[in-house]
Amino acid sequence: MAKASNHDVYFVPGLFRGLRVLEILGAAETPMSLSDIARAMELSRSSAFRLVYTLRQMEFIREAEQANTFTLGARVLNLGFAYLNQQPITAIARPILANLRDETGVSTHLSVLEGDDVLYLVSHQARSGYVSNMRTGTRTQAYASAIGWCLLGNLDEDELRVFAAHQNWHRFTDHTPMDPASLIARVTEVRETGFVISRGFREPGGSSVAVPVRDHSGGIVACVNLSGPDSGFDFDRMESFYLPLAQTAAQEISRALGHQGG
Amino acid sequence: MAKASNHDVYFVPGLFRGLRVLEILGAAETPMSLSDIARAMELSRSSAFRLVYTLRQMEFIREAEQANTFTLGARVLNLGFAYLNQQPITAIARPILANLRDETGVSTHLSVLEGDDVLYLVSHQARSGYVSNMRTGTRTQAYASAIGWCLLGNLDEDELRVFAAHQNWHRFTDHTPMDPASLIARVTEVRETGFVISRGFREPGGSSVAVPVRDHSGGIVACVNLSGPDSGFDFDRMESFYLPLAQTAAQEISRALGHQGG
DNA sequence: TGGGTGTGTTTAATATGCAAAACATAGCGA
DNA sequence: TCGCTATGTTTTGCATATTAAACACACCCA
Repeated sequence: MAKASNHDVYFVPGLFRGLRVLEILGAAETPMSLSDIARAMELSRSSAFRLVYTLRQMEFIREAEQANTFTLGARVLNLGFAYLNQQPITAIARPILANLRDETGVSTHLSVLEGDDVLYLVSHQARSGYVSNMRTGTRTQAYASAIGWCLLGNLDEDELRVFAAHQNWHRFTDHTPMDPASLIARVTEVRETGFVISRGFREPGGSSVAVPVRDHSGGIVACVNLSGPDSGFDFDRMESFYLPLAQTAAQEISRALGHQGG
Repeated sequence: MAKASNHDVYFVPGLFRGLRVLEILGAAETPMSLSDIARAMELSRSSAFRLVYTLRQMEFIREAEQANTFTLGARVLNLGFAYLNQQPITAIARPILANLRDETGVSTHLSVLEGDDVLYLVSHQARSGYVSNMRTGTRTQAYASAIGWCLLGNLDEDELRVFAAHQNWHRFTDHTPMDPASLIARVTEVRETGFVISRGFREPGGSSVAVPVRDHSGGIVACVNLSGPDSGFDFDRMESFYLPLAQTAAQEISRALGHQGG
């Protein structure tokens, strides 16, 4: 992340640093002390003290069991849920995906493209067996998954080239594209077929079916997907059973967003 | 909410107000303009301008479709879900149940459904008298106790039928259900009332009050219960004293898990 | 016992964030 | 067309937030 310029006349450093405290606490695996926070932010203890003092008073952070250490407080959740609830697509998709989960027995998700990432907005876990690690609020690199390719289908040729040009390629599986050309090829392919069935594209042993959701303008605004371990899917029925159900759900959401036809 | 004192030496006003901007935008139903925000916060436009400027630069808020209006940005989601992922239910529940134990004088427990069993995660023994045999890590068959019926309320109709179909029925007390139909009846009843008060259901002479805990998805993820020997409870006050306290504790835990409302 | 290091907290000089007021622009109705 | 009002933006003197440094306390090891 680009460091905020101190010369920026309109910048409020107290706010900037306070939010960074929250993010650092969010990324931390264990509660942090005041000094931990100061070190992590390369800030004087006295300044960190004031930030922590303010955040604690607002209940955005709270003391952990161990004295003088802090974790995020429940109040940050309200912000997250407020965001989710403001995305009208989540309200529309939630019951449809719950139903899709019950029909198929595997986990269902709705995701959107947010910057370079796939952001999961709605997530219904399979009732039994495998529990996916893609919870609501999770982010994953768009270039590396079938869901990402599906969502990237919304970019036009130029945008896609720009996107592809600045990725940090990392091989997750043998299917991970490792250069712009192969990513573009994948996206193009998905755009034409209108769905992806993946088997271990993002994680070995994990499979998924992904279908785009379109709004009134016809653009791809989200992606419905089924996911689970290979063992949770019946591969012979991928196209005959899982795919049509996912398509029906995606169409239902699309229609609710004003998508015509289809 | 108490207004932050301006005389408070350690307070960082910029942070306080910036977070309030986020909360106001979170509570708003439509995007807000700079002036809207300034009005809502009773703040000068110039100050609101600087806050909005900073938040936008950090991508905690973003411009809505309509120019010069703002909504929450996706980055707030990271905070909310970082909180959820790092708050194990046990850490949240422990102090709350310790307090509940002190208020009621009887043993308090938090349990989850694990396979076909009730698994006790947190356990606070009554300070005096009877000591329950339900320690942390203990398992009991879910079908046979009030706590189990409470937790089974999370299963849907089909799942519950499947569950009920493969139990090895064993009569612990006269109250133990001995066939699928009576188990399903019990679970349905508890789901509707929202609590169970049991007297010797699992063990003769042992009583309990059980209340479900729900997470952000609304599902039942755990169960708070009070338990003790009949001699430890004042039966006339089960509904008037013990139950409300247990419900308050369960609500507190639920809220910390992101359960909205209620 | 005593020095060393770490912690959270307080202070006070100064660097800086703040808001009133001025500015620029846009929209609207008469 | 002209005023009137509301908007986002910029400026600037003043009030105040900030941080280096000092403080108090706890802990550890020699």
